[in-house]
Amino acid sequence: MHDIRFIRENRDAFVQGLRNRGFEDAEAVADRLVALDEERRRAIAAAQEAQQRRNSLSKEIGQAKAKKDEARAQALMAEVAQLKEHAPQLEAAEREANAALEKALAEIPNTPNPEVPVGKDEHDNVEKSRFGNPRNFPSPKQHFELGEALGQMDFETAAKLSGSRFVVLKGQLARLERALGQFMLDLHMTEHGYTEVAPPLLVKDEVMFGTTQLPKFRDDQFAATTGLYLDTVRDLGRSLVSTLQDHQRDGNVKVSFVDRLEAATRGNVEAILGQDQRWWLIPTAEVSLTNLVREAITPEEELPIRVTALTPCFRAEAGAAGRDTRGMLRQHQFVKCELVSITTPEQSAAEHERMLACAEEVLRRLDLPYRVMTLCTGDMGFASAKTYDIEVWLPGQETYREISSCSVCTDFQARRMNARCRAKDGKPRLVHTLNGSGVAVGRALIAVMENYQDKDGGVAVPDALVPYMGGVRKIEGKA
RNA sequence: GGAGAGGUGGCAGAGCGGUUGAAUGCACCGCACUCGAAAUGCGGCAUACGGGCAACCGUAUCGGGGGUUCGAAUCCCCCCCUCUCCGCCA
Repeated sequence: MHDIRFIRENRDAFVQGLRNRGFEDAEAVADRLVALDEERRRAIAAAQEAQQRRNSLSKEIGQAKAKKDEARAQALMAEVAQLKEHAPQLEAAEREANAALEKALAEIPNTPNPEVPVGKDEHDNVEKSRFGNPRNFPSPKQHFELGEALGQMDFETAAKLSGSRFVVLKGQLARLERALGQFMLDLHMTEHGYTEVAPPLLVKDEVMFGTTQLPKFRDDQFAATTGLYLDTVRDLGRSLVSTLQDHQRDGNVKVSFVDRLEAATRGNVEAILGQDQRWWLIPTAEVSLTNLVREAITPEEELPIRVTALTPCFRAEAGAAGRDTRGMLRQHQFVKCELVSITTPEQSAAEHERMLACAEEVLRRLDLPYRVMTLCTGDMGFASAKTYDIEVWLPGQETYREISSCSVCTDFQARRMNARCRAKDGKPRLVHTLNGSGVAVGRALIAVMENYQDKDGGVAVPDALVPYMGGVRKIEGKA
């Protein structure tokens, strides 16, 4: 979230940032925010002025009473009573003006750092570096062809259990996925200085707001509830529909009927709503890890904080209908090793490069060819000020595909979380947050399978993973 | 889920209707003393927002929300969290 004061005082920079992001109406957006802010400050001033008068009068009443001057006390009390008539409106106006600005601000993405290449979409991303050379395979297979032939990757059974975009891994492939995850976690923990964390996978609304999954990307998220609310609403909806149909058949539909039914059931629904609980399933461990420092002031000598977690991630993939439907590339559930750093504003740029190097190291040790892209302004995520994507070579698709994304979010998430730091003798200030995949395990599995496939449909185990595979060096094909 | 106790500044801990943003101690920062350090003494030390060129002024904040009152950290109601005991469950 942006600082409205920054927008007010650096309007041109803000507008340019939004333009680079692809906002054609950047000027209008800024105008609107500034207007909302002015309205808000007007409302605050009005409410505070009234409050000030009330406070000083009350103090005088206290003094009058102490002096036993009852007449004066009564007179003052009458004056306060008058004042208080307008207080509720003033307070409501202040609340509404605040909420309106917050809401508008919450939907504005972070502005890109100056050095980020300006561009429209992924075609304008700039290659930063490259590792390895794509090997030539006479007839490269895609991972799902390999996996299904091995009898260890089962989309059909997964569909029976959970629907599309799920998979059942078995045998050596299940073990390979586990091996990849362990390998990454161990690498970051023992060699890169990250602290391993086992975080909650279910989190509250405000946590999702903090890392910007909410409110704008609600449709991409899964929620878990105790189910009471959903069941009740479903039952209520069904009974409404069926009773309405009865009445329609009898030709005596009246709107008032719906009102009466609603009134009769509302009490129940509200009672159950009160008992119901809802959490969000994390779409990435970035959510849990970054929020570790929310609503806290961290001493600056403890920064940077580096944490890593290996967790399942859950994504509704609402906007991806029809994309990457075959195979494991885009699943509702996948495992990812995540890196998160919390830094001072001065540290974040260097930390970003360091984080990228940590993620790259995973692919280097697995000897997987990849390239690093600096995302252009138009292709970056909502909270990011600068993003590097690592794209791994997939022989089966004959293309590079994203396997990691490392972003600096400057203070954009910190402001939403109220995550601050303080030097020993300094004032509190917002931290900077960074997150990166180190790396996506599901996609790493794909990459290993496709890059290490042999002509018999088997898959060699990368050297780095052999210890994690109990010494197994090859997943044997059946051909 | 049931019963009880409790949530106050960076920490510990008072206050339980009226100059209380909040005693006191610790921690922290400055100064003095010292060759230096410790100890001691003196002073300073919350955050956010609004107004002001500034000095500074104002408003809010004692887990969260609502209420009573001229006035709430203090009284009432609801919720959340922590701890202890019991129950249930991996």
